[in-house]
Amino acid sequence: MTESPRPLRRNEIRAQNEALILQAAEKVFAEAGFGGATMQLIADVAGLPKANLHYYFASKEQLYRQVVQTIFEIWLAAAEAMDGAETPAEGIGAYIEAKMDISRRHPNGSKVWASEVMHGAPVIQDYLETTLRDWTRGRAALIQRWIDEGRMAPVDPEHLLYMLWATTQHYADFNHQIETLNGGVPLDDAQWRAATDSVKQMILRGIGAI
Amino acid sequence: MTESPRPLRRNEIRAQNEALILQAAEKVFAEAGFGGATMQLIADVAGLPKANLHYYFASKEQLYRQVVQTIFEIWLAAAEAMDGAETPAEGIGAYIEAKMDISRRHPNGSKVWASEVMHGAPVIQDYLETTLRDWTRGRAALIQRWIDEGRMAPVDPEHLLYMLWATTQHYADFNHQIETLNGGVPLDDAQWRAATDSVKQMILRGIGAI
DNA sequence: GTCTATATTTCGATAGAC
DNA sequence: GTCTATCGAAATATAGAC
Repeated sequence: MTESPRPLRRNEIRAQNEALILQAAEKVFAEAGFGGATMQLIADVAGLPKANLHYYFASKEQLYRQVVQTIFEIWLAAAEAMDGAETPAEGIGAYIEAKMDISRRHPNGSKVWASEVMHGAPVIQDYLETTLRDWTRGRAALIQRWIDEGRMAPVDPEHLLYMLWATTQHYADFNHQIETLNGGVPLDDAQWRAATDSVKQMILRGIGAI
Repeated sequence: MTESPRPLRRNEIRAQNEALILQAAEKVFAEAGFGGATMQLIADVAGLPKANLHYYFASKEQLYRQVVQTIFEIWLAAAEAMDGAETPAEGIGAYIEAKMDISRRHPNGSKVWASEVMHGAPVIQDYLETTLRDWTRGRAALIQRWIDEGRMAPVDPEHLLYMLWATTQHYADFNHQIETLNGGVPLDDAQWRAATDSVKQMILRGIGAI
């Protein structure tokens, strides 16, 4: 039952500890914000001495940057659900499914991202101006193509994207509020299914895709 | 042109300084978060010595609490736009208009609220459990009545409310991201009008109200 | 690579003269 | 009611033994 006690290589130790620290950092940054988070608390959550954090990450800010980058890449990967779809109902529906699933599985990452953007994106402004801008233009063009082909109503593609981001990420960023309104307990499997279906139905009908 | 130099009464001085401090605090809390904000910075923005803040507000937390309370009351007042409406298109449309207008005029308050909820609502949990819960139940019942009367599609009222909050507040909380995607400049009057119309159109069509 | 001890800075809050 | 000076606590980061 116990792990094989083979001594880990240097690289393995590093990878393992970095992952441990990043996971703890995501949680603490999400719950306390960058300013409210302390290296001591992250160290406690990770179960390591505080000095070890500075051994693996030069500064609090660098550790934070890694956390923000992670959720961003997860979202980018999810966007591929939109590509290669025949119809808007299929493509946007799959994108909503993917984003809602991420909101459930990675609420902390979403919160860290939201906090970062709300504070003016001091750390990831370059991502907004390059990767995100390119991504947005590409998907807006895809949506515009669907509109031109008469497959959906003539909505503003950019505002549709904002609605998709806002609605899906709300279930992560405001999960505490939703939980409170749900009687103090998190949404269960059936409620997440219902939430996802509600969002899909309202948005897809709202853009004339169904 | 200069102000009449009549000496202010004690109460007037207090009211004036409290307002000044609250305005500065809203800005600083929004931009830096609770943990990242410092009394020194709030004092600088307000143009007062730091000690004066502690003269008017016993602690940083109490000052913060006032800021959160303010935006919450503004939103509650806006919700009256929904009441007394004959049709869902009218009521929900007016609510969207009001919420979008608040997002434009009070982005900082919205951000402070979002940050507070994201961190588990340590300061305003009681509001969530009392006022917000009652408010939500009341409006959900109103929406359900519209559904029962056949005036709109049978959507889940709660998820519709989440969509309304998420979408409208996104234009405040993520205004920096939107500005970046808008070429680095804030939305102008026409763009805000277009955004509001887009949101109204997509949501109202999505719930079968138009 | 790990961890204790500590240097250094900065914060919230207050004392006390005016 | 205002403001300078400062206290005590807590933070980031590092030094250095192991």
